[in-house]
Amino acid sequence: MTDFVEELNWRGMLHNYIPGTEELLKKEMTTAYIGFDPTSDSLHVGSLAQIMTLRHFQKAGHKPLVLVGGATGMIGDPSGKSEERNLLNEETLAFNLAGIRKQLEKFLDFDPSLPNCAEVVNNYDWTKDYTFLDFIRDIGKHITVNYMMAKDSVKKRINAEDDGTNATGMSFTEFSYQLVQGFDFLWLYENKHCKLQMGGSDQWGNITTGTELIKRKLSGKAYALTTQLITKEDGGKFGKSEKGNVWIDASKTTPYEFYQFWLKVSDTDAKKYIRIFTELSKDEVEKLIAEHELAPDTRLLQKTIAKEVTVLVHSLEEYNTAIEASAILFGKSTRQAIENMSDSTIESVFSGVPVFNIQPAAEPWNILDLLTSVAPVFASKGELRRMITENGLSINQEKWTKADGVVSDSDFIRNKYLIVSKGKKQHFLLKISN
RNA sequence: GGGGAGAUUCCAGAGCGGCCAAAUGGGGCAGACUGUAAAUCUGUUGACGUACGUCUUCGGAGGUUCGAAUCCUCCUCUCCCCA
Repeated sequence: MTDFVEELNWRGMLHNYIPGTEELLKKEMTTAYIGFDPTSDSLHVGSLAQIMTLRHFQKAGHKPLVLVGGATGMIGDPSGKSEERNLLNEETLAFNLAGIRKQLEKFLDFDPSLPNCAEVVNNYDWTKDYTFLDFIRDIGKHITVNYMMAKDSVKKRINAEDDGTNATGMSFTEFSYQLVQGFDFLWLYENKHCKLQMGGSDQWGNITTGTELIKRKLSGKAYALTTQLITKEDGGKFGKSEKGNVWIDASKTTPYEFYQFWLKVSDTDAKKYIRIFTELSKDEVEKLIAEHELAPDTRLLQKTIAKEVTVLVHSLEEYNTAIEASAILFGKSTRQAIENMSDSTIESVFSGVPVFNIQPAAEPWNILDLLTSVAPVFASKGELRRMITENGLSINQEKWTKADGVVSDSDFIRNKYLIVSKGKKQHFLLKISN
């Protein structure tokens, strides 16, 4: 059985915790929860760090609760936001919750025969019938506005002018958020014996409102533990690719794209991510880093992370296909190599890249029409021309330089497939369907 | 309820009657160098046409003018301050 706090610590995931948390975890099997934001019907790689936290927690012999925020999702957490959030409607939320719940089941052990089996809870269940009056009398009474205003997430929005940020104001709704989240903790404390809430470091303020509430209302002792927010070397937001968020759901982000996302991570980030997103032991990690540094160009770390995470989130088969596709698209393979592949191999290898099905045509296509209207790889002809001028367009792995050229059936591999590349990293497949 | 500030192209933010498809910065995309890394440099970033050019854009609707993102009127929304 591993020591949870120590485990997070060496992995560089630990941010802060209330004194006594470590002792509590050593003393008894503890129940803890992490809340997930239901703003989409799928989790994305940003949530993956929290999932890993829960996995470590369960491995350490404790009981993880996953809270899907049906209620809090309706309000919107102001932490880290400089603007008021859009509210989701009930239907969307219900749909999103179902999607997320399903995904989580893959990462934790929900077997009810285990004493520390994971459970999913939805705060909508215990808030939906709670009246406003009850809430402000029984919950709001215990927390002062002064206390709530002192939270960074609130201060930041209220003192926007003083510190020169452009944050906009904050509605009462968002202001109440911490109290609603605190109420969740209170409820779980009373009903599920849950003594600990975890979350990203941006959740510290919200979590401690919960522990405070438990202390004042029940004279109980609850704990908090936060993890480091995942950062990127360049300061950008972690978890985005050219196409936006990187999702766990294969229909939103294909396993190939998912694999590529991890493979493209920078060296500096890779050293952090290998500890956060894989479950390799400390020795293995240190060995890999040392090995990577001897020959950084082999990108051993990126490959290891990509493998571990893709296999965990998708499967070994998907991972193998992703490697195969990567080898073709980024390797030196020529048109000839692809000519020799079977249709089904091509289809599976390219299953990760965007595919455009097009109709056969009597006349050859003008390249401009083909790639903007027949198969809209590019948003406009201007953009495509620019790309060609900049030497960024490749067809079937060969540079395309003629702005006004035509493409005919015979340019398609076996009269059927055409690989279009935008620069070096973005690939598309055009397929003539009969 | 009163007073003030503001709404500009992905974002921030200039422009304040013609020289504005709109400065500058950020971001994005591409190229060079590399290792599908980092850093750096270069180009590019409304649409259509190879191009001189044409068209649609500066919260919305009208108006003034040869001509408006820029002036006027009304409307909508946002923020701040005072009650």
